[in-house]
Amino acid sequence: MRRYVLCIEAQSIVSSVEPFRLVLMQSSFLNGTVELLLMAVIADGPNYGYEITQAVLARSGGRFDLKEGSLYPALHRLEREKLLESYWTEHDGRRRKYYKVTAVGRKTLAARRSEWQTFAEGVKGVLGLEGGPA
Amino acid sequence: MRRYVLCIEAQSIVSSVEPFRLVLMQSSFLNGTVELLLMAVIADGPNYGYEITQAVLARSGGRFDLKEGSLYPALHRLEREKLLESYWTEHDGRRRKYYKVTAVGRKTLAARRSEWQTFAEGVKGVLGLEGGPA
DNA sequence: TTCAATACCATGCGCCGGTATGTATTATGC
DNA sequence: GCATAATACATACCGGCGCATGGTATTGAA
Repeated sequence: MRRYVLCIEAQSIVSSVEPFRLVLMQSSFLNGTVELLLMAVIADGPNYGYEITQAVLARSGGRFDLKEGSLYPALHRLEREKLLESYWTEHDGRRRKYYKVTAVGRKTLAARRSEWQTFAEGVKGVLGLEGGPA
Repeated sequence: MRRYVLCIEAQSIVSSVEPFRLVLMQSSFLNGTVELLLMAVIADGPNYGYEITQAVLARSGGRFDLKEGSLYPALHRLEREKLLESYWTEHDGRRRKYYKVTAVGRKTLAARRSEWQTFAEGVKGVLGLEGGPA
């Protein structure tokens, strides 16, 4: 069974109604791109888990609401692969684990970024949209 | 371990060298899009497995070289979901299974197409590229 | 005092694309 | 004439990864 989630594009909505989910988005599209999104956000400055999800949410126009079950394993993978480094801080009694992009990570990010563009062009080409392969 | 494949953008290359593979593409990007690509191709006219892969290959600018292990299960899934219908034909002694898009399939395709565009905009937004969310 | 938000983590499920393999026919190359 | 490639279908297994779930702990608002 395929799962869909609905987006409510309003910041003022009461929080009892699920805010900010993918806009009728087939969530499986995200597969393989989550790490790219995380790297892109962290590359703009060291950041920690919760704030990263907020940044992804904002920068995607409210489209991507990463769950902890996607976020933390992905961060751990990236750290294991030496693309990210982490350090702990204390802030108002709350411990935070900040991540930053390593030198290798930065190169990898640049590569993946262009890979994604190539991929997106390929899809556009098959779909017959503007911006496909020449 | 992440897998990468290399593209050789030449049709004249001898077939002993693997021709036409994804251009340094992280194959996991394809997750969730294969069915969309198949639907898009078949929507332009009934088509059969082998030819569909050739069409996807051509329309993607040589980027997507679907393997049988991806293609046929996907076609079977789509047929099970009533988005595709199939019929057998015989041509030069070779049996072919043609697929065509059902009425429901056409609606689903339209929806998924716009979902993909929304998704792509989201990614662009996070990556800080042109064409992201307003 | 109860709930939401903040902040981290681990585990297990299920989907789905890739590899590998099998079968069969036709076309090509040596 | 025989091997190989291309055409054409199919399935079994593996592995990656997003997500649901559940756990711990602190702060602040209702």
